[in-house]
Amino acid sequence: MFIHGRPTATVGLSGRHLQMTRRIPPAPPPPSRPVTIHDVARRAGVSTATVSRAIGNPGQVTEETRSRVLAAIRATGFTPNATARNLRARSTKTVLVLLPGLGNSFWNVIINSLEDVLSEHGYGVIFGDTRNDPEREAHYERLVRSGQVDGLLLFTGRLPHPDFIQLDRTIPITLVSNEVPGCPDLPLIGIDNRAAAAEMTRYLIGRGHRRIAHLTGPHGHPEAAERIKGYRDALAGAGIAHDEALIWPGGFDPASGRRGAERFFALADRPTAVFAASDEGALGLIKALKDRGLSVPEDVSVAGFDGIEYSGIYDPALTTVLQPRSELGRLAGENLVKRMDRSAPPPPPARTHLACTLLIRDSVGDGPAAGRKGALRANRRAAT
Amino acid sequence: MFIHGRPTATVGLSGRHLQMTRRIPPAPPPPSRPVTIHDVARRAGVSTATVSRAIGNPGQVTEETRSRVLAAIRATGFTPNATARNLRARSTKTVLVLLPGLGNSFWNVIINSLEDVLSEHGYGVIFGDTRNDPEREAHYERLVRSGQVDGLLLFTGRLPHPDFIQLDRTIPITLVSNEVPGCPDLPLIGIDNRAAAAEMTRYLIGRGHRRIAHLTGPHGHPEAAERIKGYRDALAGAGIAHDEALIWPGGFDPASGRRGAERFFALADRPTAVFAASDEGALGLIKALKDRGLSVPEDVSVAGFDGIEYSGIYDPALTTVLQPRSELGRLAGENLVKRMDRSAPPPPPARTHLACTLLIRDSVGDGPAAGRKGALRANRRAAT
DNA sequence: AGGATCGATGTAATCGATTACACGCTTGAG
DNA sequence: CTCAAGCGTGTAATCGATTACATCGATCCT
Repeated sequence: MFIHGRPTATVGLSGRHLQMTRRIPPAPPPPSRPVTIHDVARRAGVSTATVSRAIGNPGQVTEETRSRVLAAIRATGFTPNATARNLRARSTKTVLVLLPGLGNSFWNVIINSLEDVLSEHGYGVIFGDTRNDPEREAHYERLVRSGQVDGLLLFTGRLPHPDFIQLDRTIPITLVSNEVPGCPDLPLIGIDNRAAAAEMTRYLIGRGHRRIAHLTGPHGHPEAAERIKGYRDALAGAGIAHDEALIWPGGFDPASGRRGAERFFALADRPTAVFAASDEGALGLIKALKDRGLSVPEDVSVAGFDGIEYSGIYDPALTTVLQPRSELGRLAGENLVKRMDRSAPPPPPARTHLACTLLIRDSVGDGPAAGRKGALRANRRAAT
Repeated sequence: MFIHGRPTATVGLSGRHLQMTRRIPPAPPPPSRPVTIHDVARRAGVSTATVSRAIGNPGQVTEETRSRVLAAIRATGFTPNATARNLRARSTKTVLVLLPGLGNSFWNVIINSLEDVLSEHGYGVIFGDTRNDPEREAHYERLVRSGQVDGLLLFTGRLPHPDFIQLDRTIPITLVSNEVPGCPDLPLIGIDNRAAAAEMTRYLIGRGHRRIAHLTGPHGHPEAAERIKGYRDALAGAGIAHDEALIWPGGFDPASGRRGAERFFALADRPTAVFAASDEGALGLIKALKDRGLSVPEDVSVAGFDGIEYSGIYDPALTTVLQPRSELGRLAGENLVKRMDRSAPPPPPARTHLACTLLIRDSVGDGPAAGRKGALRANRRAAT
């Protein structure tokens, strides 16, 4: 791969011309002070209280004054200042969603269903990208502590600060996907990583694989740790000896898949299948294997985890664990909404673990033990 | 592909137990009213004004009172209420970034560099996902009109409302990537789509292709339209007759690539190369071609546009147009920061068009005219 | 008819911070 | 010794909306 670069064009200039033509009319209305409720009140010949009521409590004002106020609002182009309103209401009707990285397509569906639920209940949503960077986390902590949001959805699996948890007394926090160490009494909506990983591993065993490697997620990541456990559960359940050399430290990115491939080629006794803890890792791994002349699934089988969109258009289409992302988002949103409702008593902080489904596609083939009695038995067990 | 589903587990119950143990201590401090500047003032034995000054204008208070105030702040755990502060300051030091869809990995790099620049200048960033849905757009319009943000970065190429532009007199707006129809005097940071598309098309011609199809972006999308123009420019420049049957309506998603493949197979006189207006479309197209038994680039060449991460780990690695995403984000951020600075005169609303680079990888092979004199000439021209 | 009631509206307090202005004390110059 | 300047601090206005309470008529009941 090389970069074939040629500057096609650089900076346009048309703006300068436009700017000059725009300066000629001597500033129609000057940087006009934004229109407030007082302007509307004056114009409609009522008090500000009446204007406020006409907007928020129709029924408390005559139909006649109301229409007069609405006309004044339309004429002036008034929009209530949300900051003032929030100050008075001590609430912003806004939820902050903290993610470890916004650009990842894994969030796509979750974000959408999340937003649907929250906006249905009248909440706005803003997203924050922490990149697991303490400075960034501190920035968002300030956003929360300073009362800018009414609730917090935490996807990151980490808190900016050990004391952050005390916020739970200020605003509700709901964890999504990731446990946060040391916070057992925050509600969590996640998946059953261990069971899902075990199921995929059993599927691989059922296809006749006996030497199965696991490309893990990031070190210290709670979900990744659960997936490792599930992988081990399944191996142990099938009576397959554990081989530490088949556990490859990875991450949730394609580069970690490439590193996994290096491990693969370095082994004398290579695995016949690799179960990756993320689709991104799996795809990076497949690419690296193919680059070295192997084919998937003929030479090696590879399975992933997550079910991102790209895994379906890869060649081969990736066999993977499909996370119920839409439901995850919906439940997380509903949970938070309930806890933000100050009128009702808060529901108990339950931990919800959703089931995943296997998405069998084309990246896993039969292993050396396929067709044997043991394989069939394992297969049947996996499909129960 | 079929779904091999088995409910591994459903809902955990540990929460109920936790809840019960948690209820026993009789609510240590009741839902304590958040601590305000008055609490700090009282504790430090000074006025609220002094507290405020101790925080914001050190130097205006004695070192001794200052430390006393800081001690009181630490003791009470005080964090200034940002809503009140914003109300008074008539500014929130926050920027809203509106995207047509957050989950797309194309935004990854842009978002990061954007955030870096803005936070360097003391601005927070919040993201909004419009999905090109008028209702959602209206929601964010309210956010802007109600003074919740100081500036707006618009990636969506559309305005919620024709009058939205008047906001330009309220808060600065900077367009990124996409022109908005009818808004010639908003500054824009984008790329030179036409030149880049022409360059890629010339590269295909240079590799000996003569029948080149173009899988377009979404109908009506300004950048996609420019890319079509560039494609046509290059064909015309090489004296290749235009064939309307080779322009396939697409989108920025893999599904549109599949539809493109259907067009491909429906043609009697098939193209030898396809230039897609997006990587996502290109990948979807390749997958569909391979599913029908063709190989890329041996049977057909495919080129993309954007340079998303996945294009590099695909098999074959995609030859594509690399957008300078990091620079795009940085310039957009800097432009907006300058315009939000009320002390300096606003810079003229220029339109900046950055150059892209070709990323030559493995998805384009030689066409039937390769090696011929004309091909060489075209090739040389493309590489100038 | 007189007083209670109710409905529509205005007045003013309030949310929590910032900041213009006033005040009092210290200090230095004349 | 007096007055101005300067510094540190407090008082109160302010940002823009919401809302408790007061007010004023009109209506209704006995």
